[in-house]
Amino acid sequence: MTWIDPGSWLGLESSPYYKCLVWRDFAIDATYRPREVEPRWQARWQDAGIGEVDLGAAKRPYYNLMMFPYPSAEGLHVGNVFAFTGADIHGRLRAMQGYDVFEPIGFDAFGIHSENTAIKQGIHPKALVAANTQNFRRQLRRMGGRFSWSHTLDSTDPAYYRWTQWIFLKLFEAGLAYRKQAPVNWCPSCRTVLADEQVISGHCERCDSVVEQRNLEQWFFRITAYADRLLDHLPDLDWSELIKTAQANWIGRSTGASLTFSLIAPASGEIEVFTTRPDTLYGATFLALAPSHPLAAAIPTAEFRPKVAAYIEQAAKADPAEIGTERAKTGVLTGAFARHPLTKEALPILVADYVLAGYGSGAVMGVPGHDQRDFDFAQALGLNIQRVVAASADDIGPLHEAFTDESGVLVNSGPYDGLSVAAAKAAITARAEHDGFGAAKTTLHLRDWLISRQRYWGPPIPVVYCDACGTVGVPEEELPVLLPETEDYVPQGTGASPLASIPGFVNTACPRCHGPARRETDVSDNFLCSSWYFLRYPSHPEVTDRPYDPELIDKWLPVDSYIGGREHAVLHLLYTRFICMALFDLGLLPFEEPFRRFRAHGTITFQGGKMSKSRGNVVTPDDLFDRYGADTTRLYLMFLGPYQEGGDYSERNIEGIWRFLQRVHRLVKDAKSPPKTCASAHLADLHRVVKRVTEDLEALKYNTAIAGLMEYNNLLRQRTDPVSHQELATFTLLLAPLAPHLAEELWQALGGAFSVHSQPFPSYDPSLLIEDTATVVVQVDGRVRARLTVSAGTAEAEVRRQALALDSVQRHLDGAEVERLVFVPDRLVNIVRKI
RNA sequence: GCCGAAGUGGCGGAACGGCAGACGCGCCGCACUCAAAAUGCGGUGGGCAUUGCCCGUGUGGGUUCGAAUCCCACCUUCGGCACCA
Repeated sequence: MTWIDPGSWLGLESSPYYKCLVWRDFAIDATYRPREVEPRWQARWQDAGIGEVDLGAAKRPYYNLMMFPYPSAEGLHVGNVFAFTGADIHGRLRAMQGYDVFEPIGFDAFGIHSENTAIKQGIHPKALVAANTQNFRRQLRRMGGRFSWSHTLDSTDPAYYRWTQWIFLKLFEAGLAYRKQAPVNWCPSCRTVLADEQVISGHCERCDSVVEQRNLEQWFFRITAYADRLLDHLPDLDWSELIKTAQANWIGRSTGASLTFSLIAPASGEIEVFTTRPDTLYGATFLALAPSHPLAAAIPTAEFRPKVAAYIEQAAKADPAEIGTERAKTGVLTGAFARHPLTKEALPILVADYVLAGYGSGAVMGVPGHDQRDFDFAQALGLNIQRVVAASADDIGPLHEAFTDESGVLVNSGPYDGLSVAAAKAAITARAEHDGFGAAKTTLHLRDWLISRQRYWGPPIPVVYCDACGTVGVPEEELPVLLPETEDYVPQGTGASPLASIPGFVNTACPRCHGPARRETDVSDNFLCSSWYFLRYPSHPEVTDRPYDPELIDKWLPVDSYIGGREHAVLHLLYTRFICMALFDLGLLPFEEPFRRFRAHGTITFQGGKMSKSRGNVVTPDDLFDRYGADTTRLYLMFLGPYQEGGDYSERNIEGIWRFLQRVHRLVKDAKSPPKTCASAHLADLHRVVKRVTEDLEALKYNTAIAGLMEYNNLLRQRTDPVSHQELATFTLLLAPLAPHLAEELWQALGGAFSVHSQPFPSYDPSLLIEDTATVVVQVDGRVRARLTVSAGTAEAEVRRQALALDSVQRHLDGAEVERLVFVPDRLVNIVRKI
């Protein structure tokens, strides 16, 4: 029996376990049998509470979050395993680095997706969710995640959605939740309205049906009030750039001016337009109104009225599939005119469906010279095209397309001729303000978040309508408003939720006057459930009288690391930021931004396409777990490509990982009475792999971390010197975050105390990485011609002497003189010939 | 159209101003075996060839002693947004 030295250089001196490491006869299976090993360690970890953390007592809290999964009927697919494994590796690394890692998981089980599946299968969503959740738990355990199982959440639990409703109430009380009649997106298949963010190119995010526009009264959250903050914080967030860009584009803040045009008699009134190019005001040759603009039907002269009415009617029932796509420009004259505020010219007013009702004021000033849409429209209808910006003052030729370059100068613009575009924007806006026909204005692409859904499977919106008192929030102490049990949960398409046909639910007493009242029957958007779940995790399930415990919030939040899919860039990730800002403003949270760091993982495709049930190409991990075990599956998915880029799933490479893990197993199994410590000749190799793996794991470069371990394994296997216990132990520790089960098995075989996952992660000594010899590449005119082995730090003069003495160098020098010599110490000399 | 990411062997990918193709898959050869599988060892970008040489990182230019890497233009693929004035 041999005691192992603490090995201070490995950073293990602080470990209470390392000192106990003893050499002993191996207790390890002759062959690598993950199917036996993995369940054994999973059970042991659970018994020992590996993954659980004392949230109150933790000294170095580290909140490692992964996205709240929806427990689908198909079960976990390899895309989920890919996502969670990457996050789990990060959590395991941080835990070994001495952090108290909190890595919760839960189930986002409300929502249209669950409900649609339930309807299709004829199973009540509650029963379906219970079965799916069980299956997910089983699969997540099999995956070997380091989850804090004691804090698992289910968003359909009344103890959870009670607080989802509470958040709605808080926003309602603050005036951030309001009800209005508006044109909204209606999915005819899901029979509910959808938020703008849930409409993908005119199609329903969940079922891909073409979305229609309906004018309905709905609940909204005033997210637009937070647009500036949501946008302005972005540069400072440590988030994947692509997510930040997507959010900035979605918020779509654009600055310009609001300008007012007076109508010319016999019409009367004003038309307000928004433009980002007030500098082109002199180029305005017409005004165009959206078909649903209030004045569109009101101003046409008798002569034009029938045509306009027909156009408006046709626009209203336009093919829904074409909504949101670019079409040939059409429009009709109204016969009415507006006065240009500066030139006083009469501008014709038209109705055109390329003008969007929902953006700006629903009307535009047509500047065909400098806006391509206006140009196309003007050409189609034979309207005047006027140039007011040019590359230079004498560039005044006819336009064949809109000139949109903003680096030009103003022409044909009266007193503003010669000004730059930027200067003219300011000058004309100032003029508009001075003369009273306009002002600087900012508009947004972002709309308020439509929160109500005419569905069954969600948290009822906690509001009551009373004839005497109006719209009244359900008092906090009466929450939750329980989702009633019913078998009639299929939406009828009437525009009302299935809850509306349950009299016992609808009819209630007004909380204020106790008179008869009706409940709101819509439920809230599923994204509200997932906008705050990470606030609840630390407090669940002990805290029952509040959504979350302020002390735990202070200690554990904001989230240290959040890893998830990029598809939520403008959905979950934007909504959540908004909810946190609103709660912050209400004094209910001590921070505005919930996630310190967010990294978007890549997408796993299959045969080049998205993995989806409708394509019938969902790959479940159970088969891989059965055949190869969780560790092989984890490594295989991580080895597919860079974690933040994803890759195409194909089982081609899995055998390589399987063989690698078997070789690792064999390396430890076959070690016979190894020396305690690493021979000095091999220390640099050992420290190099520690450095490489550490850096790659930190950077989520799991594919190259695995490659580094493979290389080191090959090195050890092929070495003729015996492999020391220290090298085997270090290798095992480096492997632990990636292949937790095998690492535990090997660690035990090496005599380590349970658990490998409680050990400090190895550190390295940079001074040991310095080699005493260096290979210097010798180039002639930039081409490699030879290599020199020199002692490290050899001076330029000596390297030059040796290099020039080489036959191959002389041959390529071919008698020419040396013009210059580039020298990079210990790496390269480049001899440049004089020609 | 706009925004973003990416184009490297037969394949997944590595290197991200300094030896292109790490690592793995596949393939070829060898060993072990009666044989096969498994395992181990060796080879594997293309071309020419006797040491060696030439070509090669989507295309075309540029910067540099030196470019897969930086800059400009273009092409292609994937993802997101899309008549947002």
